[in-house]
Amino acid sequence: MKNIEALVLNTNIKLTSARVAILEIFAKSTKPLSYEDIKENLLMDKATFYRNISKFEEENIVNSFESNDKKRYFEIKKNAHSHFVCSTCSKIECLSEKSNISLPGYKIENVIIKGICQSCMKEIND
Amino acid sequence: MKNIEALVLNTNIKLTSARVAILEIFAKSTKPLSYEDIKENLLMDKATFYRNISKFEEENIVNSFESNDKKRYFEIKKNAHSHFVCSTCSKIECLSEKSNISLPGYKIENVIIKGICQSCMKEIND
DNA sequence: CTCTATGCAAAAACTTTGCAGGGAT
DNA sequence: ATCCCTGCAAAGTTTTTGCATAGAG
Repeated sequence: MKNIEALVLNTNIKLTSARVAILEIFAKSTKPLSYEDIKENLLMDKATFYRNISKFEEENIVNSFESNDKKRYFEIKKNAHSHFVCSTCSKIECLSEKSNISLPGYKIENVIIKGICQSCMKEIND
Repeated sequence: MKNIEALVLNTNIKLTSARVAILEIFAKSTKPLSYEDIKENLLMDKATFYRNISKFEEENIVNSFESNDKKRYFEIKKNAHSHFVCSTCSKIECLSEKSNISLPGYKIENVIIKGICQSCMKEIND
């Protein structure tokens, strides 16, 4: 709870119970989550979820990206890392290795690598 | 036209006129395109476009990724390159610099870097 | 004749919006 | 009293599917 408060420091976000609930789920998770992933654990309407997660993004405490399953995945911005998205099974993996990409004048927020994951590669080669 | 035929060599793709039309547009383009980008130039129904572009993807001659404008962007697979997607203006830029990411056991098909592009950064700093 | 491709319309999937009611300050 | 948050329902957007027809070999 203390850490949830820390997240919204220096933002225009008022902590309602819906917002705390959302942020707690994401704070606990080790990987990006879609609305579908967590809807069973949320007592709020989907509109409330989407409105709040968008606000979190505007206030720069949450990141999002589209996977190839058409869903949007969200995560709290903490240590910068990359994501691997499997175009076969749609699984998302966080990659701790930092990419050395640097683009002067740009701000890099997220790196998504699309491809075929290890287990799907194995199946293909069998 | 010769190069269009070359694209479907060693695939199960029969060249219909709809397919030639789609491939010609993508062969000419220097950047990924969504259905919306090209629908005015297509004489076919959207179902035909989507069914065919999916077939191209299955046959590995086309790549796709989701931008943050909710649309899917397609391109013909040629020289491997990365894409920068601006989360502010949704513009897509192709980056010639290759990333040095390597993941043993994985197959990397595409790298998408999300962030804020140069021109949007400029506006922010004004 | 058979098999695949196409157009049209409808459906599907995910996300957003309008509006009215509720809570907090 | 005001302002923002929320739920519900409806709408919006992009992509996919069903079905009947058309076309190629």
